[in-house]
Amino acid sequence: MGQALPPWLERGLADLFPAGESADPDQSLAARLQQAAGAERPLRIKLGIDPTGSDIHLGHSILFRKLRAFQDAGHTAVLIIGDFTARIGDPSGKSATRVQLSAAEVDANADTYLAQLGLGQPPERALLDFTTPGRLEVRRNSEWLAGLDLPQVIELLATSTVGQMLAKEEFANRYGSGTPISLHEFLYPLLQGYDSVAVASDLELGGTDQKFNVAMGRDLQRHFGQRPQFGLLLPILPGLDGVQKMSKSLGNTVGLNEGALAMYSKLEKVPDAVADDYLTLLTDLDPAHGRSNPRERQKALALAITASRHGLEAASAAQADAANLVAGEMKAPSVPEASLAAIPFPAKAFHLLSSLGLCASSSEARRQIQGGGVRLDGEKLTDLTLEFSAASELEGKVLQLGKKTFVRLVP
RNA sequence: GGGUCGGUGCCCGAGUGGUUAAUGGGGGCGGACUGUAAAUCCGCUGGCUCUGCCUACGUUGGUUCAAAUCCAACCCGGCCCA
Repeated sequence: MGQALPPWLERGLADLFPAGESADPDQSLAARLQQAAGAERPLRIKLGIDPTGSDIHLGHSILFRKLRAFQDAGHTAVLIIGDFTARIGDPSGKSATRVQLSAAEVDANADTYLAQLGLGQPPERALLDFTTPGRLEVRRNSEWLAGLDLPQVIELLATSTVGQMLAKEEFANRYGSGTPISLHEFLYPLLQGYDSVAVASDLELGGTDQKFNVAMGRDLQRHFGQRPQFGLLLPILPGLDGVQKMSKSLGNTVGLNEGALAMYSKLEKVPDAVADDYLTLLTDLDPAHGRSNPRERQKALALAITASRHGLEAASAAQADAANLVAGEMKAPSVPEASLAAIPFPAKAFHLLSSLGLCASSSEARRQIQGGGVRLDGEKLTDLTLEFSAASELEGKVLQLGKKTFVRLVP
């Protein structure tokens, strides 16, 4: 008897397995949910993150949104900080062996992750529910992985074959193309799977690229005599380029830490083709919202996403500022200020640009000037040898690089 | 362990002794255009308060007037054999 899944759960789903329609709570998630409700035992929803970088971006946040939805439905989120596995590196989606991180780096990253997820922030801005008792468990997988001894590691390795490992798309591609695969990388899916055993997970969330690893969790749970978890996979969010997945290394991300203006102005430009995905996965709006007017649609989704992070007021202000910036106005109140205090005068114009951090190097700054990309109070700078003799010449003026970068010069 | 091929700028990839930061592509950044964007076209793409001076072709040393290009050792990787 196929009970329906609740809409909050189905929204944006890419894959769910097993996807049985029966009344068997091991095969049908709907049945499992019902059983849990009857027994008043919340399900344990596992989500693992590897603290390999310092910033969480919107691509990650779709998983946290779903995890939050489970929390709000009364279930227990088990957030696993992969402090141990991060040091191996997840081969998923990687075309090369990942650099191994030090324990200290991993710790620092883990802390910033939790902060970005809303630890210590007002609950309405927090991505996860950190406050309601029983709704969140944060675990580090070094708790159980760091203490494994060799016989245990061998037991894990013995559950899988080289053929099975090579069935994983990423491994297969790398093997086929002659890209090196280190043996320790085979350990990664096993350890992630063992995490499921360690926390007795009922359901694991992940991106579609996690299918192999989530399935491995089921195998290992079965091996250790546990009830296998469900796997619930969400799509990989396309990045701002609309083609490749959102990934920091591709530079097509929006970070959760970004300011309202930066966030809004990136999002209002997402390609029309991915607007559906963004609306479905990152907002609570109807995905059909504003479909007749693509431009309005972009603005609506940019506003909604920015507001979920910064509040509606800040998001609206960002929207107004963004409009001003594009119109070539630089009167927007949120133009950041840059102090001239540290600049030794006399200063050449290009030196100013690099010292203020607008350009990565003074050579780049000269090129930008040559290319006509630099304006002072709206007036294009063209003279490479232009030199300012004192800070007072510049105070209060607005320095502009390209269309998007503005800085107001202050003493 | 043996054999063999290879390691070039953000990435891919030319270049095998002699102007030149080093062809080309991708990406990125600027300019024009546009409903933002994309596409297209144009310019730039090692650093330096720069008409010049530095640093660069896995690492270290060597040969040479001169090396990314030759030699040696070492490190890393692919393939074949064991």
